[in-house]
Amino acid sequence: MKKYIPILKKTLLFAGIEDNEISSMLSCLGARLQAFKKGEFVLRQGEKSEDITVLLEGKLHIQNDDYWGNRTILSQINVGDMFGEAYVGRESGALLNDVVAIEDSVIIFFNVNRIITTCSSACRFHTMVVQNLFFAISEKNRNLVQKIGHISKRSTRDKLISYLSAEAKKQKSSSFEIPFNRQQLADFLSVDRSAMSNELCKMRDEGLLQFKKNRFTLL
Amino acid sequence: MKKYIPILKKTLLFAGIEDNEISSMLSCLGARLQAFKKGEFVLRQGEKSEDITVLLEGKLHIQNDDYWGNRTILSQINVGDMFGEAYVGRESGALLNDVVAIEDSVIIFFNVNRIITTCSSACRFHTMVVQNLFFAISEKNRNLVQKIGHISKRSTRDKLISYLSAEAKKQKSSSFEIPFNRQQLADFLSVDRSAMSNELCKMRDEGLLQFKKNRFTLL
DNA sequence: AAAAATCGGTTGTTTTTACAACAAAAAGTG
DNA sequence: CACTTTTTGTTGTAAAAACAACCGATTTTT
Repeated sequence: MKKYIPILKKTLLFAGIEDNEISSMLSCLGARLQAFKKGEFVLRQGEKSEDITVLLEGKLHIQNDDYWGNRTILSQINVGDMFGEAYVGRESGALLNDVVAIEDSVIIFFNVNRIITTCSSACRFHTMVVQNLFFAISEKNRNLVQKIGHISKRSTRDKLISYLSAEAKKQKSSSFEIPFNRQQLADFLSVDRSAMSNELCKMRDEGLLQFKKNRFTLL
Repeated sequence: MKKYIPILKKTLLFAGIEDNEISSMLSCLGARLQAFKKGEFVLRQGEKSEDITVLLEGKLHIQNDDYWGNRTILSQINVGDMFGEAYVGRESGALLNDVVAIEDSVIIFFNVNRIITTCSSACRFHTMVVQNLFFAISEKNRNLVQKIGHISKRSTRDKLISYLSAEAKKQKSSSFEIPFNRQQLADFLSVDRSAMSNELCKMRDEGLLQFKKNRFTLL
């Protein structure tokens, strides 16, 4: 388990916690390692989970099959990413999605209750982990709400306006760089790339904004 | 403050906690009441917040103005709803949205750190509040991800398929009732109602599903 | 440096959606 | 029960998006 401490240290869950502290907390938190072969299911739709996990090696997909069997990939989990926080809950019914290893993977599992029930003894940093967990989820939540705000706009133009406005606010400047290329932005806003590109250029021609590569300036 | 205990008792935050326990916890959690007149800002875009809050009276809107001044209402907060969990964070920049009272309102504020740092003394139920908070956010998160899965589908038909499939899974039956009427469903999926209605009927005529009012059956 | 791959923009066509307006059915009200 | 309001389905039209195909520029690979 020791060899994974550098990875854990970089995760949101263990941010600000020293190597030796992490090491001693792993048992306190009841951590368990598990390896999965490529193609194996980590979690299956219909199961229940009480674990928060961090991916230590490999790559996972969170995917969903609809009633008629069409598959959608909801997100990709990379090394260092935390996942499962959204799946636990007091009486959260069963999982609605599958989690599948798309490469040989190693995952560390933490029981939720062990995390949020701070042990009375030792574990000076346990409270910090609770905070980290909380803030991580809080941030995810914030990003999700923000994203819904963008993609629930009816037209491509309004989606762009919503996204770019938010980015300007976040970066506190009307000129800013976005972390996406065109295709990624289109995927993020769930629109067609060429249509989006087209709309961006129209907006530029109308004098709403300027852009060069991924630097945008709102006017 | 006493008169609000029945409301607090029904919130997700204090679920399963007795009246007298809540009462004693309020001071432990550093609760503060504040009244807002209709039209007043509860939180302003650009500010920071360290509070988790519950609305005790009135009604709030979480709204957002874009760079060119167009306003969007992201959500409505009703009595008993918790909000603000998504706005706190270790270094979460400033708020990106405004929170405005659209009726005379009363809000109770809890400092996040007071909640998640369980006090060493007394407060037997403090841990339960931490769990409640955690599970509440977790569930919100889950619902948000699910919703994004639906509305990120390109066509109205695919949005419907995604939503109805998820509902069937959740209710573990291919026949189920949805908690929306047509207009609400259209708003939820952010599509036009009449277009959606049209699409639903096409799907019915193609033998994909049946429906009567808000009971749907997938075939 | 040449070749290959990626990226961003453009255009024309087809499909889909939004919108508006109306009719029918259902639910609520006096 | 008659009347009003709300909800749902239907249709035609105008607008917008998806799609496909292509080109030039830039970046990466060999």
